[in-house]
Amino acid sequence: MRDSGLNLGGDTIYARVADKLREEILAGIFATGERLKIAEMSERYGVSMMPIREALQLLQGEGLIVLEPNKGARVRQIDRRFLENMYDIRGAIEGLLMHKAASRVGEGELRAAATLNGEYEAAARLGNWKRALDCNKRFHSLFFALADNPEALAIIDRHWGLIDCLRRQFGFGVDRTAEAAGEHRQLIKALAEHDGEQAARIARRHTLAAKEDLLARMQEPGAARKQ
Amino acid sequence: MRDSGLNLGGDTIYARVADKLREEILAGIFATGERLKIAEMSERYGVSMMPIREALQLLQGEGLIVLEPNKGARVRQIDRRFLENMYDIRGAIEGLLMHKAASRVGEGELRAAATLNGEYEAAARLGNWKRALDCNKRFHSLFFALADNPEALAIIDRHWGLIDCLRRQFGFGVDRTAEAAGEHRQLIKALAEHDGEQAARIARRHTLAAKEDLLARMQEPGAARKQ
DNA sequence: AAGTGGTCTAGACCACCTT
DNA sequence: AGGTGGTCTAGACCACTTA
Repeated sequence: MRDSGLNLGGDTIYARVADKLREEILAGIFATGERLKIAEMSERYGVSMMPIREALQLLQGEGLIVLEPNKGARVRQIDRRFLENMYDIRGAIEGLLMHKAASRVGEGELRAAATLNGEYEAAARLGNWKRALDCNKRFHSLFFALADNPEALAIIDRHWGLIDCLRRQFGFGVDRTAEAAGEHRQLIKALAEHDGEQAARIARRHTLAAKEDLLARMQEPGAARKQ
Repeated sequence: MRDSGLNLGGDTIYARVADKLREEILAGIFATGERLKIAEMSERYGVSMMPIREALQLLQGEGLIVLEPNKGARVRQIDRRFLENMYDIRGAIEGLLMHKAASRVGEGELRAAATLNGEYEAAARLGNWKRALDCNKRFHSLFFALADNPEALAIIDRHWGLIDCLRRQFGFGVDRTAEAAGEHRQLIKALAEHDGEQAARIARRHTLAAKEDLLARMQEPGAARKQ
């Protein structure tokens, strides 16, 4: 069994398989609830079965598939409820992180955040989503780092990749990005005042609004994919 | 390579290896930061290397070990900060779940919860920790089920096992259990009034108090294990 | 430059489901 | 009983580290 285009660019084979599979699942190539057969995928990707299994376990951790012992893997249904659950979790964790960040934030971070938020707004206005998503992530990461909770960060990271992938498919409205930038400014203000409760509240609301926006866009008639 | 006492009682080999390893790590058999060598454990448990790897990945999901590609596994340091992080995450997620539960709770759950809380208090007063922990879990699970968010539940479950394990080592003070029962009553009240914000706040505070109690007990001179 | 140890392969084994 | 497909084994391969 020789190479198949999957061999370059990643760290380990199972990580690359996981990346590819995640992309394909979110792109809707597999029907929800569809059984993912290891032998089949082993041939499809040109690797043996063990790396496939490890990739599947990774994706199970992300919530994308369901794995039952001796039964195999099924694609988790990516429906409205699933996305709501993901966003709700993200909101709760972001609230926690921002709460923690409030008591540790300094001038440097606040200034950097303000700059990033400006770049975010500009990129979004120009329709440069890739750059906007990147600025947004860096904005949030600035404060996440302060919370010093790698376990929580791992949860956020897992969900972030998934949601980024969907955002890239559906985009977001310019009005929503303007709104988001405003929420970012509120967040900066609360953090500057070291008001953890308020920062957490804003972060939760911010996530909630993002959730509503994505759901609305996915339900639009011309959406890239039926929910 | 023949059997080694690990063969009976579980579902798959890697699940059994994970159970055993988790127990041993929390019991302090491995030094924190210690490198876990796959070949060594393969011999130790009498199974080949792949199931060991899968068990390690499982434990990584639980936050107990750190796994680096091509570098192997290390035991995560079970120190004060680690526990704080775990409890903080749990608090955030429980807050979310209780918030959701508040809008869906009915008479039946409220009554059942009050009963369970009574049993919890009684068991704790008698020093029957195993039973107390069980009642406590069932109390919380009653409301968690209402939130209808299996992804969040999975996070809670992962952490619960870990914390239960530590609680079993260190116990908790009778005064803390009385306090906890009181917090449970506050929670029931908030839920009965369908006040999601308040329920979330109480849940977060409840988790915070539990965290403080465990940390205090672990720091006592006669604690079962040095932190 | 060799050694250590993590990762991957091929195929055997075995659980579960269908006939 | 036979088939399908998930799980495990033994060992080759290869990345990373020591000297």
